[in-house]
Amino acid sequence: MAGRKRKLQTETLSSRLKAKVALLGQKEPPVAPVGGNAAPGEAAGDPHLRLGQDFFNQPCITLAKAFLGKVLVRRCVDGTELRGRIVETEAYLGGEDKASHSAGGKRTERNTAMFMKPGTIYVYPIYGIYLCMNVSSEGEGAAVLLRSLEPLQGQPVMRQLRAARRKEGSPQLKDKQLCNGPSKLCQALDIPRRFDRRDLASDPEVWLETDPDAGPAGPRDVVSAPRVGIESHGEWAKKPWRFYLRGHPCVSVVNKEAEKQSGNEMKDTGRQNVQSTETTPCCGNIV
DNA sequence: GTAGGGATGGTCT
DNA sequence: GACCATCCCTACA
Repeated sequence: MAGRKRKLQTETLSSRLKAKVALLGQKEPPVAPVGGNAAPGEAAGDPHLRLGQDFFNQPCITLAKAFLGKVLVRRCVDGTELRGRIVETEAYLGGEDKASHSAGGKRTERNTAMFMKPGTIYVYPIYGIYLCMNVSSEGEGAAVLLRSLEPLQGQPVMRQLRAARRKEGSPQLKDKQLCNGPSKLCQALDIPRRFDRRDLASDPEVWLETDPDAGPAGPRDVVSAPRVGIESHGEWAKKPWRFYLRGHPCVSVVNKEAEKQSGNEMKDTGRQNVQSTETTPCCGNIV
């Protein structure tokens, strides 16, 4: 019964995905002009804002924290730019980190990007139907998973992209629901599998910028919590290597226990992750 | 608003 | 053949 229901959903889903492909090639709702068109051989985006190779070349945990507050930009085929501020990341160190795809130095066709130069995008499929986006850092096999964004620009397009995988007639997604999860942000920004192994420092379709409007996030604004979805990895699942902006409504999973301890020195937080609901907004434009 | 169940197919052993 | 860094829907409080 449930299988039949799912099949029906999948069928409508595939036709909606086709609509999504068409959508990306067509005229999209107007968005504020930002950045500029890159000349051939020149990195896209505003050179004053775009983060280069130096930024990515830092230790995994440091980079995971440094990502918070930075802006991920996706330029579509028609020049439309989608922007989202990074509010949640996870560090996967590789090597001895048993929860990492590159644990034990294991290198496969899938995770090759994790061993490439810092700033290389690692996109992989999960649970058959979703994608997750990582960025490699300094260190052999180390990478940072991007978990959540705060939508800043192009929300109507993001909403359409996300709706392509949802049941028809579902209530419209609020802004804060567009990118509050690793696979959701890939859908909302149309990050496809082909972006795997691309260089975030030089790619013309996707890059990272500093946010000139954002103040620096101090240590007390950042919560360190255990990573999500890796319970089977024992002790490694408890490492507080998930980082998010305290009180931000776009965080996918809030951990109240970790929030109490962050700032005091986090120890063992146990399993206190809860699905994000309504938290105190720290920015005014999230509906 | 929250909790629980179930789907999905690529990747790895 | 089993696992999985997720998501969505439904039922219930």
